[in-house]
Amino acid sequence: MVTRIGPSPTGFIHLGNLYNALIGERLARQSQGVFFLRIEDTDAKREVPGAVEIILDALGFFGVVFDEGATIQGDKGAYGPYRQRLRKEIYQTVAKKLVEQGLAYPCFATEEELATMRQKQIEQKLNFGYYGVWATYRNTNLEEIERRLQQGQSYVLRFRSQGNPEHSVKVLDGIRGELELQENYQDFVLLKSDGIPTYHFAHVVDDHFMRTTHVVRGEEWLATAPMHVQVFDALGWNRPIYCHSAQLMKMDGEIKRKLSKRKDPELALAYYQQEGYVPAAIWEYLLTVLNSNFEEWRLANPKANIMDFPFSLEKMSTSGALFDLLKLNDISKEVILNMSAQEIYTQLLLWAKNYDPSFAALLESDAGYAQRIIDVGRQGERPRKDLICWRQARDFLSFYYDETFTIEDSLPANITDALRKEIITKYLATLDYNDTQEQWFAKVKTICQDLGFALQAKKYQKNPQDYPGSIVDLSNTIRMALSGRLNSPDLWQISMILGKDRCIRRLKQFAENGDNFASTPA
RNA sequence: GGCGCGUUGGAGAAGUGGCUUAACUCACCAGCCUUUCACGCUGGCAUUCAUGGGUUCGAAUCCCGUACGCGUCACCA
Repeated sequence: MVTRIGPSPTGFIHLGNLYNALIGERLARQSQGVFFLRIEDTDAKREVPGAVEIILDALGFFGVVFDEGATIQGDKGAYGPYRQRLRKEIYQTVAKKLVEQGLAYPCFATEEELATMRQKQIEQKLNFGYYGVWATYRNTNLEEIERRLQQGQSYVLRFRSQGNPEHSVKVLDGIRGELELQENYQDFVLLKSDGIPTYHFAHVVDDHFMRTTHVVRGEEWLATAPMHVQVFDALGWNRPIYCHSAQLMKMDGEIKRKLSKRKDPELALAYYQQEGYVPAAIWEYLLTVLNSNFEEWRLANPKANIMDFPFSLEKMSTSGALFDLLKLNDISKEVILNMSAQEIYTQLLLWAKNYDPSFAALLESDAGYAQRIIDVGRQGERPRKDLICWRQARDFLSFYYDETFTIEDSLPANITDALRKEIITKYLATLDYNDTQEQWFAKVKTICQDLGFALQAKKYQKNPQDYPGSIVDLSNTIRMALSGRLNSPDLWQISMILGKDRCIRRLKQFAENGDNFASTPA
């Protein structure tokens, strides 16, 4: 199979592009075929400088590899050029052939004329468009055409459709099966007045000459597919197999709608780069949406490479799926759990260098320490799954560094200032860094009893008036001192990692200042 | 308005005529585990497959109508 993606250089590339890229990529790889990148830059108005770099950068970040196509250094592959504007002559040659066959003709209608026509059609409740009696230039004779050309009148080249709206055309779709669509009867534009083709024409010409076998695109193209097959047929070319994918949707208040470039900036691929999502997690999530049997496969093959999953068009859904960030997060946790501390460190550092240089500096100042804090609680039978993406990881790990350590939460009301000081004083008195975790916790329990705290949280919950607090309050006081929060990984483990001096400093500091602790200790 | 695609729980979905008293995953809820939070475990969460008819001994699965959602109807892709 030969597949491709054809993004437009608008400076914006989003999840939907990646979604279709993934389909094309899998299809090509699994069949030992070819997957290429074509830049669809036929609309100069929407083009943004540097947009091709943005596309390449984002796709590269997600590990999408092309066999052929546009690259920063220029085109790669024997079927180029892979940028449509560079293919102008090719389109014009084909267009000329269509004109010779009487299947295309110049149209001199101005924008105003077309607007007026549309207005009339609305008033008369007719179908919109350029067809039938409305196709005013369809039968212009040669002399007239020549006269207008000589006057330098601007024109577009239109397809002379032989279609009938009463008829239907069968289109083979790799995802949806055989579709019966209304035949195209519109004389749509092939070449715009600047001689550049519209998508409709460029798609047909390019995918023919670039020997594309499967055209993977969003379902918004379903409605225009009859136009495309008409041109393929007119030219006597083989039609590709269309694969119209269901679109990723989003809830916008009460309504469900497709992802939109303008309204959903958070769905730009750049968003995932900024948040620091692991590319593999995005692929994995997309695959769960694309092929619902993927999750089952993943469960059966937890360590297998994603590329070994047998992707199939038949398993694809035909209705649009809502994008679910919660599920992505869940998958991300799992993916990061399966990475080594070394790998996490490398990717986290790379992210931080781009998005948080000061954090990057901290990570780099002691790579061994960084990897140890990353690995806290990740061993054993029930490893922690704390990390979702690098931005969140940065916040999660911040307390391990004095430079970013802050008191974020507050102690419950039953732990008064006096109690806090007493707890920490007693704790400091017994603290011994040579203890094992068991010895350490036994001491904590002793303090608990000394202070009359409940050893079991439940007892305290049932009869709060009988105790000043429970062991939970006691541990959390220490936890607050060390991590600045009420929630953290195992206390003794973080104590070991933070080291004796730093812990004692933070404990004293917290005993003294409590929640008012504002900045880092010296 | 025309044309087209779609409609199984809060989300993604499995299921294509009897094995379905509708898998599985996420979310949510309850409980267990537990020094916190996570993790993990157990259980709960659609008597019903948008809706009305029809075909059939039997339908989420086949047919027709209706409703709703989405897409499209540019010299944008």
